[in-house]
Amino acid sequence: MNARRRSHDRTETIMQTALDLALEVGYAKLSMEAVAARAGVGKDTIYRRWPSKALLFLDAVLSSRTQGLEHPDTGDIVADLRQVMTRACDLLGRPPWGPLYQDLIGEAQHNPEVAAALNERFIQPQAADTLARIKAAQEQGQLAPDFDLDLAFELLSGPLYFRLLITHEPLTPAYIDRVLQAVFAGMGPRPQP
Amino acid sequence: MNARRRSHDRTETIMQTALDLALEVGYAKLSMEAVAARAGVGKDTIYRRWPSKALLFLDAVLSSRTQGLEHPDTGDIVADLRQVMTRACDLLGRPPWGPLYQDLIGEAQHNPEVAAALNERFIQPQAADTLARIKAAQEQGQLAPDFDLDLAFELLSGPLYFRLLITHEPLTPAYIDRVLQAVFAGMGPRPQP
DNA sequence: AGCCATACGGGACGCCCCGTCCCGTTTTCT
DNA sequence: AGAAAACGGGACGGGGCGTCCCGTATGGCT
Repeated sequence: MNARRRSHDRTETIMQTALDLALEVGYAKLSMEAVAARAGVGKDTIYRRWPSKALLFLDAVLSSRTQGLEHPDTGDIVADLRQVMTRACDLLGRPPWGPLYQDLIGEAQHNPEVAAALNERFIQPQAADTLARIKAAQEQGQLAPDFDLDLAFELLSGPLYFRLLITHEPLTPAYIDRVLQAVFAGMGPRPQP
Repeated sequence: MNARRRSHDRTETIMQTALDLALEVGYAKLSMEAVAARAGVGKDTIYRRWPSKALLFLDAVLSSRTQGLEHPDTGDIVADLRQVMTRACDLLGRPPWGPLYQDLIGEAQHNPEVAAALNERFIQPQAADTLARIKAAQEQGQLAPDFDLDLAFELLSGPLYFRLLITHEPLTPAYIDRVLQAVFAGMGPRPQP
């Protein structure tokens, strides 16, 4: 009974220590030895819980509050999306957690287990939530019936991830507004009449 | 005189060997020892040319034909963009070079030198070329005067990179068409009259 | 309360590989 | 032909992942 408690405590301690160290030195220089030492724990105790350094890191980053990113429904679809996108960028797009999220995605590029877990535990739920909110807006008549719902999430997220991962430009509220404006107010051709 | 030639030959050989090995075992398992051995070269000879494994890999991937991605100008902006996007996806979005490009971007997440070089040598030129083509279309009256030119490249590329790096879904011509359709035909709200 | 299984901390170990150094040799330029 | 540079090969230091082992302690079971 209390065993579970103790075990859970140690699991928490290890994840928190890994997160602390990652924030200090980055994922690339994060070592299991250092985590074990600072957590006051044997390496076996870590490897009994996670099969690799990468998956420990994933757990540490994701379980560190990726909550609070659910969409509200105020009736204004653009305002609701802006709020969630802003929160997401504040959380994952800049220090302290931004670099860790970048490293996590970097690791996912050559580690299928990390890629799958990241998708399953964060990306997919987020996409589903966005999709549901947009669908509601469409049913309320705020969007055209032929609005490409499945594409919307990618059109909104893609540019943000592009800046985060490729050009490494800052994710400002102004940029979020430009993306929203483009997707929802249209960038279509308007040949002057 | 012939020294340059010989030196250049060896540089070519090393890059090609690195590329071959990377295609066989992936960047994560690529070792400088293996490159040196297969190329019949001492490790010093490699490190005399590149300061690190990561930058050798970047050179190997980028110099391996990232050409042929310039925009034509047939007068039809959407068709021209579709052609370039299709070629880019065929080249960088699937085997054999897709995984290497993914690894390169992954490495860039925790290696500022790689990130900077990737931007300078590939992303920025590509963006500039796209921007120029779109600007020409605007001046020809195919696009509205207030079309957000700077954003366009990111709106078009972002979703493709999102699929490549995050969800790892295939980059099909159909998807490219959906993105083009959304950006240029507009996804804006059309409350029924 | 006492016992046993399990988890534990700590440390040693094998393995791999990056990047540097060195040496004897070949190649190139003068 | 002779000096200077580049070269191949191999040894080396350093670091870290993941495994193994051992003596200990902690908690569940009777």
